[in-house]
Amino acid sequence: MDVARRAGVSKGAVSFALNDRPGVAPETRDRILAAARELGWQPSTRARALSRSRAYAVGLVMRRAPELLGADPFFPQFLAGVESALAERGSALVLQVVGDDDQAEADSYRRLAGQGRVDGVFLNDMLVDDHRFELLAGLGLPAVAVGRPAGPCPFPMVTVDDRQGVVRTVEHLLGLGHRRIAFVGGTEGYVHSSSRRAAWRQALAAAGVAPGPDLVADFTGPGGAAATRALLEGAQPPTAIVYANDVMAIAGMGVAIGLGLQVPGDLSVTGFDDVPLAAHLAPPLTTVRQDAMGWGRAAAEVLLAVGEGRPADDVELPPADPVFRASTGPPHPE
Amino acid sequence: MDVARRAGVSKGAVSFALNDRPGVAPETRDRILAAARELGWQPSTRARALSRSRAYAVGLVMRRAPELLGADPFFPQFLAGVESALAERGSALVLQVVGDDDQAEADSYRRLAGQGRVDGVFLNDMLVDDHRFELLAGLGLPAVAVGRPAGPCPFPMVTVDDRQGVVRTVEHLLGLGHRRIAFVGGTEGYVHSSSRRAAWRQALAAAGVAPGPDLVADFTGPGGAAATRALLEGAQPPTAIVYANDVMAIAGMGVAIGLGLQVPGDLSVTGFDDVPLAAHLAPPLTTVRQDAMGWGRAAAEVLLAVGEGRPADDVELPPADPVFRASTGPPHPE
DNA sequence: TTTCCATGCTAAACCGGTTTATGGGACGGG
DNA sequence: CCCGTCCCATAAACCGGTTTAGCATGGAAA
Repeated sequence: MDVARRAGVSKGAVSFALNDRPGVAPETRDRILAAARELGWQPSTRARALSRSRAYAVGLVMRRAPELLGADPFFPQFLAGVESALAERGSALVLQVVGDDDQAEADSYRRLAGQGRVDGVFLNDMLVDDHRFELLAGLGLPAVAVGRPAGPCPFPMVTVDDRQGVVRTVEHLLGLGHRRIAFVGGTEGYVHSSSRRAAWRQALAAAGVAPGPDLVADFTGPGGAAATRALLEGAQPPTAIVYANDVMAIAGMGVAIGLGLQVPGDLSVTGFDDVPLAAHLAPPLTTVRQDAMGWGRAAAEVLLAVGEGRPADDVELPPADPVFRASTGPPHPE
Repeated sequence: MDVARRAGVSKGAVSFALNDRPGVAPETRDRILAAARELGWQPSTRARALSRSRAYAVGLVMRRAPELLGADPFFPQFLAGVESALAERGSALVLQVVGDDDQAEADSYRRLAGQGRVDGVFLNDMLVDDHRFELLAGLGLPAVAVGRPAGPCPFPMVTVDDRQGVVRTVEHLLGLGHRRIAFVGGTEGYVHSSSRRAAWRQALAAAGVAPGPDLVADFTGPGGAAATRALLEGAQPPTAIVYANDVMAIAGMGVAIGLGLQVPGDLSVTGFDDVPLAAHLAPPLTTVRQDAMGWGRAAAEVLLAVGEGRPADDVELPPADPVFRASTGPPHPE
C-alpha cells in the first residue's frame, strides 16, 4: 500500500508488477520495483499465503528417539541441502521433531496439513510397512519419498542405491581374505535397515560364502556395542563385521579394542554414512559415503515441483560409494 | 464456516469459542467444539496469522560451514528441545540453514522479519562481536540469546555455565599429576571458544601451573588432528590436551594412537559436548556434558514469552558437568 | 468517422480467520 | 409497567496481499 502510493499506482498494480505478470507497462513496473526497493518492502507471507492458498513452506517431520538425535549425521546435512533449494524459491522449512511414537508423528502431519502450514512434506526414514502413505493421501498433502519405499508409492521419490556400496564393501572384505563376515543391522522395520542387510547377504551369496551371524541392533552406540560383544563372545567370532551405520561401527570398534583385539588384524570393521569423524578415528573407518546434502537438495526440488502442480519425475541419485580406510585389512591366518 | 453452520451459529461465535473468551454460553461453546471435532476442523494458520498479525512460528538461523554440519551433536538435540516447547503452544519452527557467510546470514534474518514469517528468533552461537544485535533490533524482531553474549544484550538470554565444567576437568587432570596441559580451542570469535579457553587458563593459574601450549583450531576433525600433530611434535609435548569440543578431541585421540602413543598413559585427552559416541570409543572419552535439549526447551519458552509480550527473565541453566572416562589417567612418571 | 480490440490500470471482491460495533432477549429495580 | 443492564450472539469491518471485472485510452480496421 505504501509502495503503491509512492509509485502512484493502485495496490493491484503493485501485485502485478511484483509477480511479473502481463498488463503492466515496463516503465510503470520499474517505478513500482524502485519504490519497493527504496522502502525495503517485502510482501507479507501471511497475506500472500492466505490469498493464494499456499503456505510457501514445506514440512519435515523428524521422528527420532531422543538418544539418536545427536548421533545422526544425515539429518543436519540433509537439511542443509533442502535449504539450499528452498532458499532459491522463497519457501521456508517448517521442522517438527517428534519422539519415536506413531501417534505423535501422525498428529504432527495432521497439524501441518490441517492448519495449512505447508505445501508438502518430506517422507524420510521409509518404513517397510509405512502407514504414512495412507495418512498423507487422506490429508491431501503432497509429499516426496526420501528413499525407495518397500511397496508401491503414490508420491514421487528421490532414491539412492545404498546396496551397491554395501556389496562392494563386502567384496572388499572377501578380497582381503575374510570368510566369516557378520552383519549388525539397524532397527527392524526401516527400509534402509533391510536393504543393507539384504545387500550384505547377497554379496556373500554371490561369492558362495556362508553368511556369518546376523544381528539386529538399533543404530545407536550402545546397541552396536552390545551386538559386537555378543558376536565376539561367540564360539567362532567373525573376522569382519559389517555395520548398518557408522555409529554402531565405531562403538563396535571401541568394544573390540577394549577387549584387546587389533583392528583390523583381529577384526575388520565397516560402517555406513561416513560421519565426519570416521576418517579421524584410530584406525580410520572404512564406510560408505552418502551425499546427504545432495539428497536433500534433490528432494526439495521435487517437492517444490509437486507443490506447484508441476510434473515431477522420480530422481535416482548416484549410488553411495564405499570409502576404504584402515579399519579393514587382511585377517590373521587361521 | 462449516463448523459455524453445523453448530447453528455465526463464524464469529466459533472464533470466540475456540479461543475461549467470554461471551459464549457454556452450552453453545460445547456445541461448537463438538461440531469442530466431528468435522476434524482446525483453524487455518494462514488466516489466523493474517488477522492476528502473528506468525505462530519462530525462526532459527543455523550458520554453519557445511563440513561442520553433520558433526555437531548440539544442533539436533537443541532442536528437539525447542520443538517440545513449541508443540505445546501451537507454534512451529522455521529453520534456515546458511553457510558461514555474514551476508547470507543477515539476509536470512531480514527475510524472516520482512516477510513476517516468524514472531521471534533464536540467537545461537554467540559471537564475541555480534552484529546480529543491531540487525535484529533494527528489524524489530524479538529474540532470545542462546548463551551469554560477550557484551550487553538487548534480548533476554538463556545461559549455561560451560566454564565450570572445563575448570573441573583441568582440576581432574592436575589431580592425576599432569603439569603440561595443552588446550586446543575452536574457531576464534565465538564466545564459547573464548570462554572455554579462559576457563582452562584460569584453572591452571589457580593451581599455579604454567599453561601449556594453546592452539586455535576450528571445531572440526581435521582441525583437531592438525593441532594435535603440532602439539605432539613439539619439543616438550604435553601429557594432556583439553579440547574445546569432542570432535576435535576424538580426532586428536586418533592422531595420538596413530602415532603409537597410549591414551591415557602417554597422553590424556578431554573433550566437550559428550557426543553420543564419546562413551563408546576406545578409550571412552572424558568430556563435559551439555544438556542441549534442556537448553533448547528453555530458550523456546523464553522466546514464546517475549513474542507474546509477556515479561521474560533471563534463565541460567545448571552448569555443564564433566564426565570422567578412561581417556584421562595419570601420566607416566618423567 | 465509427467500430473494435488490445493495452494499462483501477476498484472491489476474496482468502478465512479475528475483532468491534450492534442488536435482541431476559431479568431486576424503580 | 417501563427502563436500564447484562448476557449472548450476530453482522460487518479488518488483516494485506491476489485476482477478477470493468473502465479508459489509443491505434488499427472497416
